[in-house]
Amino acid sequence: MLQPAINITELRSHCSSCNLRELCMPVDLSSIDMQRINTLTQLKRGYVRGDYLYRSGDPFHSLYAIRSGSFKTQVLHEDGREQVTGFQMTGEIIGMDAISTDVHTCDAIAMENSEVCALPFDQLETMSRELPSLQRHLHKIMSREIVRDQGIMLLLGSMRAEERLAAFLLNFSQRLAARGFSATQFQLRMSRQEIGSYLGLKLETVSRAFSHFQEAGLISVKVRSIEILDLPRLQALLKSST
Amino acid sequence: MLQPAINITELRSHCSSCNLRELCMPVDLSSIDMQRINTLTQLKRGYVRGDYLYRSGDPFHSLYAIRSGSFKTQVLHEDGREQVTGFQMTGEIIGMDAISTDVHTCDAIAMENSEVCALPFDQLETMSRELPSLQRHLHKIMSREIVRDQGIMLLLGSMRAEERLAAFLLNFSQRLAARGFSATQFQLRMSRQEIGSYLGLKLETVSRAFSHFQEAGLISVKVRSIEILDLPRLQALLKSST
DNA sequence: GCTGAGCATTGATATATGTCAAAATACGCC
DNA sequence: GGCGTATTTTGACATATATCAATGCTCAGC
Repeated sequence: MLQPAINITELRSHCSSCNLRELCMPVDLSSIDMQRINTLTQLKRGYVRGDYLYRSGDPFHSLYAIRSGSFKTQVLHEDGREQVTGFQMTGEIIGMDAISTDVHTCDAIAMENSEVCALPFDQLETMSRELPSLQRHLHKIMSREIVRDQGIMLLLGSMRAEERLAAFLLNFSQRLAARGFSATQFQLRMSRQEIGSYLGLKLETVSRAFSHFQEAGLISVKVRSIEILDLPRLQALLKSST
Repeated sequence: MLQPAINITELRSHCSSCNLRELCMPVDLSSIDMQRINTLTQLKRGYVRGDYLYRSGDPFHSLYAIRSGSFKTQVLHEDGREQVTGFQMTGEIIGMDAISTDVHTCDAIAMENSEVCALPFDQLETMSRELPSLQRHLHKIMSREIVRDQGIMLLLGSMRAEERLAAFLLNFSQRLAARGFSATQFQLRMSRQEIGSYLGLKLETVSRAFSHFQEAGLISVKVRSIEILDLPRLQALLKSST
């Protein structure tokens, strides 16, 4: 659990052939530019559940594009309290918190067997000076993270427990759908405890909210297997503050 | 209240002579580079309390450096709930949420008479392709915003009411001190309601927490005039989760 | 197929914060 | 400088969520 990444492998796959390309890289690059970007992402690493991708305090070198699997990020308080700040899945890019001070300010931990592309940030900066569309893409990714965080602030600051869980489920569903998976049937990779930490709730409250949604016919819950039965009503839960 | 900026003035002051330069611009520019940056920030605008700098939904053109005064940013929920996401002061840069979609995703409202420099974002991108230190600075500013947001998520997700208020006061104090103002005596520009929205609390809870801090001898409160009397104990409130 | 160690669920109760209401105070405007 | 409105404070009470505790489920490992 406290060990760093165990199986380090340097794979030969490239962005140009990566099926996630449209998720993490700009789409309008010429093939010559694409080849240059390939040189950026040659370093790939594998992680198993519980491995740290980076820890708070680690020096910053790279952003990481998640190629497969998923991670959680968490910030730690001095007194030991921790808060999950996000669950990241395939195609998402993490590590941007560290640009500010050249030191990571949160932990990133694999939720399952996962693989990432390390994107050395100084190379990313150099290259984005020459490729405006890469530059623009990088800015958009960082901005998207800011917008995402604002959404979570809204959730934590002004929603009740069941609204928070509904928002969480809908967000998850939508991101899975964007990756070609079912929007209505999925497996959660995280515990009630982790969901609670992310949503600012205790695990029992999360569990009760799941049970209540099930009783109301909104979803079917079998521990970590979720099926959304009534998407419109789940969405309505968010829009009306009843 | 619903009117846009009223007094639009084009001032002739430049970054090179701006006393906030070290807050919003990189420090290691040559005088030639500095002249180029001057061309970027010629447009300045004045706002009075209640003016919108931008609104959610507005098209994105510029980031804004706050030259004097202060602003609040807030996000709106479909059902009308709103949440203050930050109070920005002199030297801080806002509007980065809009880069992602070219549309602003929150409102920015002047808290007092204020002046901003508009930084047209396409020019900022062009110029940062040629000036690595400007590029790096821009990235750091965006990353800093991400880190700030994570801190608020921690606050909203895992702190109790009085811890939140202590964190708010200490953050305010520190930012004022960084600008050469007193760290222990200051005027709040925002209502209890706005503080509550920012901290995920009701205004009555904020008011009670203020009163309680005063009874405990931590601070002296006279409505919006605050004096911090016992900084160490206020800080201790945050570190121990008692 | 059994066993044990986490997880998850559920119930009873406690508590922090929200809600509603009234009084006090501050502040802008004429 | 006084009036009216908005803001703040304070109190009594309501309630959502936390806490504590017990039971049940699941799944990995033998």
